[in-house]
Amino acid sequence: MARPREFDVDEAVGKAMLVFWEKGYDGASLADLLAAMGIARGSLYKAFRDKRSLYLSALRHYDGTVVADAVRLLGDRTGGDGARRIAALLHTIGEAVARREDRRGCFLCNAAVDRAPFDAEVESLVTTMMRRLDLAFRAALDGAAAAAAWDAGRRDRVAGGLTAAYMGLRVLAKAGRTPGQLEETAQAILAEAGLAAGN
Amino acid sequence: MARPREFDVDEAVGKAMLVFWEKGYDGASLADLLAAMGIARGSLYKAFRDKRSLYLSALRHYDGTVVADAVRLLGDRTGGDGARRIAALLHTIGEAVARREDRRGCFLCNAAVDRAPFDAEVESLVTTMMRRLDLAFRAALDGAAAAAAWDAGRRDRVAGGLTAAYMGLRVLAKAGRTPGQLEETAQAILAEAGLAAGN
DNA sequence: GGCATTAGGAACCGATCAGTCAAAAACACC
DNA sequence: GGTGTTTTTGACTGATCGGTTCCTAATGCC
Repeated sequence: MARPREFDVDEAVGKAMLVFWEKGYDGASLADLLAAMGIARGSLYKAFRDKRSLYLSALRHYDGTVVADAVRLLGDRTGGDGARRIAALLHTIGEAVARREDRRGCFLCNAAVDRAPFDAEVESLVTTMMRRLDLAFRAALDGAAAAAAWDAGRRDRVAGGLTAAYMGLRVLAKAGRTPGQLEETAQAILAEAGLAAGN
Repeated sequence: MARPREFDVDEAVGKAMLVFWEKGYDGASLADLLAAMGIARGSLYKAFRDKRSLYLSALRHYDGTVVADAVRLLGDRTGGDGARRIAALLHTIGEAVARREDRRGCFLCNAAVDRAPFDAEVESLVTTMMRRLDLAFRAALDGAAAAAAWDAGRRDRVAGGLTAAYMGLRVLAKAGRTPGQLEETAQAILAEAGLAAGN
């Protein structure tokens, strides 16, 4: 009936996500995005409405890949005790810095800081994604021996504190903290939460 | 000997700081800055070298005012026990949201996320300022009854965890968390750190 | 092979960007 | 009051921004 699209939309969104992730919304120019996506201007505006819509798609893509992986890691009972799974997630932050991915940080965190205040839809998406992370921490606590005796309220509160600490660590990572310092702080957070290295 | 400058440089930097704080580096156009500062284009380029230099001045101004106030709050022994001073600082985050200043968040945190990765001088400044905050938390712990029995290492680690949690709370504030939720999470963090509401 | 429909691509658009410059204006000194 | 020095001002510059337009290419259906 009509000419078929020559590129894979989801793949293109993935490429765009990396650009927005690294450079931010304003910092990512159409030229940057098109070069990374390997398509022409007209194709982008045909497939996505405009830059903002593409950004929202990229954010949802992050939710469906990176955030989903983190949630899966926290909820995966084959990964050992819940406390150990939480420690594993915090550990990935320092590792990302060591692997020189520190410049990007966390796309969700970046979006919260630089777009959410100006775009209600971004704010709504960010809120939802953070809530998902919150619930994943909560689920991990439900599978943690150290938290077995805690009541539901305490688990909720600690999960909230862990979400805050996680975001904070990602900010500190961007601020030049070394992997070693990040790891140390992560351990301190776990210890404070009563989840210390019980592996 | 020559025509005197008609505006106060420090005051102008203060106005510029508010614009950068609210809109970010890219989001703050020269037009925005000039309107807020009440000066003309040429005057800005005469007094400051360029936009980036003005941004760095604004960041230093933030250090000298807002960060200095927070450090003073944490170190002020007339503010009660150290734990209480820490609680007071965390409490200001939710209060800022309640006062509708939530859109701005924390300039230091914003700078870490959106400029530090691309500007070594910004990164250096941000690192220094965060280190100052870290030390202030540490000093507050030194004046906290609950931490009296802790060794130096533990105080350092808990201070690091508090800095991370503080940054995380400021990110969550931008992500749409309500003042009540922020307050609850702040309490959870204090409880986890063993500094619970001992006022 | 024609036809309808959609993708692709490049030229183009006005707006806005950060930054420059030259002339006018305001002071200190003599 | 003249002179030298610095600030002020707004017009101007070239580059880049996101977005549009229009023509061509590629397909399915008849």
